Amino acid sequence: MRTLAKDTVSASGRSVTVKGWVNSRRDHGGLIFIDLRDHTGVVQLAIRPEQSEAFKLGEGLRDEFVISATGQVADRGEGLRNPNLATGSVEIKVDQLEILNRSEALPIQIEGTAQANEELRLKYRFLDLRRPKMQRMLKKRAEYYAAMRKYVEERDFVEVTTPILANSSPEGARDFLIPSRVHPGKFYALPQAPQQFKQLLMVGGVPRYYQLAACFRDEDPRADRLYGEFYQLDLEMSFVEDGEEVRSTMEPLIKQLVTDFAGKKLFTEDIPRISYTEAMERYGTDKPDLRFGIELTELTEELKDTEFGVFKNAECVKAICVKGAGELSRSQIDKFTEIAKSEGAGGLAYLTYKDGEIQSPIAKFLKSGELEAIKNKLGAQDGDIVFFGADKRSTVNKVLGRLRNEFADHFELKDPGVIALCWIVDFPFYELDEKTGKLDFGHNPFSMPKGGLQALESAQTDEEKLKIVADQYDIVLNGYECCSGAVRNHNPEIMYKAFGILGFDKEYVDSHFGAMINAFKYGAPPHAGCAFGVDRMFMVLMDESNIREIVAFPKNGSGVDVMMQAPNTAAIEQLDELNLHIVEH
RNA sequence: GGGCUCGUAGUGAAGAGGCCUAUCACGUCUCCCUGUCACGGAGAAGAUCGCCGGUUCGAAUCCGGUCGAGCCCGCCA
Repeated sequence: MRTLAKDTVSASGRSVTVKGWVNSRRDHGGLIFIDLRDHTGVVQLAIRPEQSEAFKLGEGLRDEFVISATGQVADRGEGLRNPNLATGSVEIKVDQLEILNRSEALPIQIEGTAQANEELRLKYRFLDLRRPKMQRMLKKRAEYYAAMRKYVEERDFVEVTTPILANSSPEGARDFLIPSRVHPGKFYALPQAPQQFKQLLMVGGVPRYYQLAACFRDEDPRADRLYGEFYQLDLEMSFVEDGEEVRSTMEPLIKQLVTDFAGKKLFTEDIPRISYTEAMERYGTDKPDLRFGIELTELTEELKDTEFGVFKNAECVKAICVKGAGELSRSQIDKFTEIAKSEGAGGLAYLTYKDGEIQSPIAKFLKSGELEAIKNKLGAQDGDIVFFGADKRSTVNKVLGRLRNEFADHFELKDPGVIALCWIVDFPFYELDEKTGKLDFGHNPFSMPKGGLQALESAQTDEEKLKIVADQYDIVLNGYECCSGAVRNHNPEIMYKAFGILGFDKEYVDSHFGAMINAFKYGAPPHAGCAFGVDRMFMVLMDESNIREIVAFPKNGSGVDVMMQAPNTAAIEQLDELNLHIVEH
């Protein structure tokens, strides 16, 4: 097939047939120009009255008509070339024209300056996808998939597809359930991830597995999280007992995607490994954006004897110093205060450093020695503002971590040409559920606690148990979690013990994870792996802030496909066959 | 489930109690135009201002509700 941008210029002098969409029509009365568009670009057709049939058809052309045109590719001649167009040195002098299909007036403009809102773009996604930007995205995404496949296949990973009709996962997100026709009253579930299958592949003797796997979770979406379904580059390696082996295996791929594929700079060539605890303390989050500083600074000790009640009564006091924030207006600070409150803060205390003095509603409550300690520890200078968090440690980290990001946005500290990578490692194996006050698994029950059985057995108090870490790791790109993995627990004894600490007995484990625990009893090799959220990572690489921009047919924020009108009601016959009936509430 | 923001011709925006008989740009339609390239020129059509109710002499504008969208919290092995 002849493409417009690629093949037309080189065909100068010859007669060609081109096909595409009418991008725009300029009718001069006695001469008609058509910009014909395909996925490669645009070329100009010139239609003259001498070709009376073609001219007559040309007068009736409208935007987005699909046409076929035959004619000679000719140099445009001096003064008529368009340097803004890749094919601007030539045009096609049309002899024959055929309308392959017509188009109604468009509900959204494809080439316009104003872009329709997202709801309409999704409803008319087939038109939206004709936009050059979307065409480039689809093409680039295919290259992205190909690069990942090439990388893992060169390293002897074997692609295996795992079932889509699977079982409900007792842990984790809400499942999509599929009623079984053959087994009335029973359900399949769409897999939230191929987690158990890939571990069973390890037991099954597959040395290295990978899959670009569809994953399904019925949880509310976000700007960086699709509703319902998404893809993972899922992989697992047997005979691996140290997560570092997985990290170092995959790290070159990520670097290569950042530099060669996305054309961005790495913030640091060496990718730091930061423990979960350190990340929470320094950045207030387990997915820090490292392109900028503004680290959280501990002040609890310095302020332990303060008379300022808010600080005095708090479990933890920390602060961030924002350079140049002195120029913030009162209403802007109020906005950040609202954000702090939305994360659970009671308010937002701050000290403004200006003209060698401190201006602040709270300065009068603090002793000069305390003010001095704050200034020194944060390195505050004229023009800066120090913002405080004083509360439970988890709340302080959450609030200041969020503000850190908000200030970086406000002061444009996030360089779009740079990607900062880090591995967050050593996630807590257990964590405290703040609502129930009980211990629960930190991330998932499949990870190996560092120290194995002995670590579990020697931990007596909750405090000790909370100190157990899993060999579990995330990779973070510019503040987005893009990959998560772990060394798995392949030992039934340790598995029972890990659940036992939470009060779940052997029967519970057997009934909920029967297939896996059973398999582990027959010579399971140690194994470890990870899964990349490929949609989200592509979004970050493409410098988009909304994940729906890089997906062909995403659902909207309510989980609705506004183009296909899914979900939808089912015919009564279908429901009968599935032994379902709908109960109105 | 909760919070914040938004909803005005086909599209994107303006209008923030009376100046609104709702403005502009793009698009659409008709006519003119042989070198444009976001062609140009002349003209036209197109909006119960998301929906329901209230306040007011008077509501696109204020208030309440409702529906829908976006972002965030909850949730996300």
